[in-house]
Formats: sequence, C-alpha cells, structure tokens
Amino acid sequence: MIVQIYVVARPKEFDQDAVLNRAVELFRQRGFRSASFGEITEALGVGRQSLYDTFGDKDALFHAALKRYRERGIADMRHILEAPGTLRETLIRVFDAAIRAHCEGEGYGCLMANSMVEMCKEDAAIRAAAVEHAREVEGMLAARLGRAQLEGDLAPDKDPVALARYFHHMLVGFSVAARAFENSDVLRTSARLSLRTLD
Amino acid sequence: MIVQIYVVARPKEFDQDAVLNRAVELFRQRGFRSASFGEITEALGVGRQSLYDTFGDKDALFHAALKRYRERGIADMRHILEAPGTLRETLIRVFDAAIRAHCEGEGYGCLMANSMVEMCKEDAAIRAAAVEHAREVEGMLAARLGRAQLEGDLAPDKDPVALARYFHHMLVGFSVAARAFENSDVLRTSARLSLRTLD
DNA sequence: GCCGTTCTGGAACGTGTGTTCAAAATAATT
DNA sequence: AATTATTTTGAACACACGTTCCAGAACGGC
Repeated sequence: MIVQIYVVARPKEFDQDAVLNRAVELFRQRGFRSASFGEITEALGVGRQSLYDTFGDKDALFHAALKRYRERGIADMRHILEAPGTLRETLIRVFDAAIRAHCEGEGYGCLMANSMVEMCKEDAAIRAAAVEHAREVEGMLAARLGRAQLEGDLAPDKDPVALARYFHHMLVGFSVAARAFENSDVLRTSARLSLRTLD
Repeated sequence: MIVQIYVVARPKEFDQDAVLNRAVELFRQRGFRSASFGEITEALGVGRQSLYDTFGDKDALFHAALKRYRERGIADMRHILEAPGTLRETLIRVFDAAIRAHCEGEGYGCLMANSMVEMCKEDAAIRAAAVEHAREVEGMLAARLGRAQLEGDLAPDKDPVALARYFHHMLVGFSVAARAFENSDVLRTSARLSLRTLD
C-alpha cells in the first residue's frame, strides 16, 4: 500500500529559525506579560494566525524562544570554555561575552534572568528551566575550574563547585545591573575584580 | 470669627504604615503587573475605595511601597555599616542581612531588584529610582571602604568605588538567585568568597 | 487549471483589568 | 440625637488582552 505522506501544497513563507530569534530579542526587551500579541506579530513579521498555526499560543511561543536562547547561550559558553587559554583568560572571555550580550542594544539584560524574576514564582515550567539552566552553567564552569586544578592553574584547596556558583551569581547580577543602571565598562571592571577569588 | 478647623467624624480604621508594609511584601512576591487590584485589597485588608482615597491609583501605591522599601533598606544598611567591627566582619553582616531578607518566606528576592527587571525599561520613574538607589548603596559602601583604608583595614591601592560597585552587583545577583534557584546557605558561601577581592 | 495549503484581515468572543460613580452603612464627636 | 467623615458595596465603564472563527486571496505541486 502506498501512502502519500507529505504534499507541499504551499510551503511556509517565513524562516522559523529567524522568527524564533526575533522572538527571543522581543521577549528579552519587553518581557512576557508586557509583550502583547499585536506587538509580537509586528516584531516577528508574521501574521497572527500563522503564529498560532506554527508555534501555538503565546506561552508556547515564549517557551520555544526561551529554549532557543538557552541552547545558544550554553553552546557559546561551552565554546569559550573549551578554547585554549589560561583559566583567567578564559573566564575573562566568558564574562566579557556575557556583558557584551547583556548590554547590546539598550542593555536589556539576559532573557533567562529576566524570566526568572518575572515568572518563576508563578510558572513551574520556568522555574524548572531556571534550575536546570543554573545546573548546566555551574556544571560547565566547575568542570573548567577542576581542569585548571589538574593543570596547576588553580590552587588545589579551592572548591570548584563553590567558585562556579559564585561566578554564576555574578553573571546574574551583571544582567540585572546592565538592564537597570550600569554600563559595560563598569561591569567589566567588576568582572576583573571577581577574579581575585581565584588567588 | 471662629472656624472649626478639624472634626474627627470617623477616624481611619487602618494603620497606613502597616498597610504599606503589607503592600511592600505583596509586590515583592507578585510583582507589579501580576498583582491585581482585587489581590491587593485582599492582601492589605483594605477596601477598594479606601485604597484609592488614601494612596491614589495602583501606580501611586506601588511607588509609595517602593519608597518605603528603599528607605528601610538604606537605613538598615547604614546601621550595619556604622556599627563597630572590622571591614570584613561588617561586610559579612551586610551580605548576611541581605541574603536573609531575600530568602525569607519562599525566597522572593528584593523588591528593588525585581522592579528593575520588570519595569525600568518602560517606566522612567522606576529607572530613576533604580539609579538613585544604586548610587546611594554604592556610596555607603564606598565610604565604609574608604574609612577602612584610613584605618589600615584595606590596602591603599584598592579602589573603594570600584569595590563598592562590585559588591552591589553581587547583592543584585543574590536577589535573583534567591528568587529563582538558590538557597541561603549557597549564597552565604558565595558572599564569603567575594570577600577575597579585599586581599 | 485544479487542489490543498498557507497567508491575510476583519470580526467577534470571553475575560480580566484598573478605575469611577453613587448610595448605603458605620462610627466617633458634639 | 445630630453631624460629619470614613467605610463598604454594587454597579458600571472603558479598555486591552489572548484567542478563535471565517472568508477570500495567494501560492506551489500535480
């Protein structure tokens, strides 16, 4: 029996990936609640009905955007952490990349951090994503710190896990500071100060 | 001519101060947008109309609550900073007090930090309050660090202003971490790690 | 040219919002 | 008891929201 599985009739006009990236940017700037559906369709350049057809409702679109944002962030961080260089050089690169991202444009901070504040107390899925994201980020940092210990780049009496958490807390603070009252230069000197914890 | 200036027909039933404190707590937990007016009247134990009569609309109530929160926070911090003790002891007390406040209850973080993320990009008044608050906090910390330099508690080559900003960034990060994924013990060890920047 | 899909836009639904008006109930002072 | 201001309550307003239905146009593959 031959079944025609897929007939293309009319292909989707827009690039789902590009649209998702625009959604990330929009939610990062405006938050979830503040971004009305009309605003979304305008910013994404996609018709109302098409959005519902491809992504589902507003919640689903947001979760898709957040997932995209997280995957990109994790990949970028892993890339930096695995590149050659001393521990200190590497961490500087991590901080500078994050600060650049959080300050870019008008300084809207980090979508994950913003979403934590806005939604995690009333949305279990967001809370779960936040916890998982924290575990991932801190895991990557702790792994790099542990490697540095083996390479003699970090004293053996340091606690990689505690340091990783500490650096993560710093990154979250930078995100909020960037959104509210700080420019990238100040954040960069803060980042360099924080490296004193490695000595 | 005798004019009767003030007649106390029926005094206000509720204590405005206590109500404002409850408003602070409510907004800290739920945010501004998410807290509906019905929720507010219920949480504050004050009738809808009475609220409008005494505080004005929702925005005005929120700003009053935020002002109250800021004043209390600044006063608490100044109190700790002016108490006797070494620089390190004092900063530990500052961090621990902030962490305790941010984690208390179910860990709703700091009203000022939460408001920065939620509103500062679309509300100039909130942004101004955030900038002013940052300047106050960092000013107090920088003053204490400068004093420590005079007392030989901090090396003269350190930059008190940069350190103050750094500690403030940490505090903001702790607030968000407390709200989203962290408990107070982890934050306390992060705070102790951050003191390495003083050496 | 037909078919099936996607796009577009208008209309409507239901709901929740902050806010206001007005009248009735209440409590303390004179 | 009369007065005066506050509280309470119900009703209504105007508006914005997310969402759905629907009809017509646009389009690609057969």
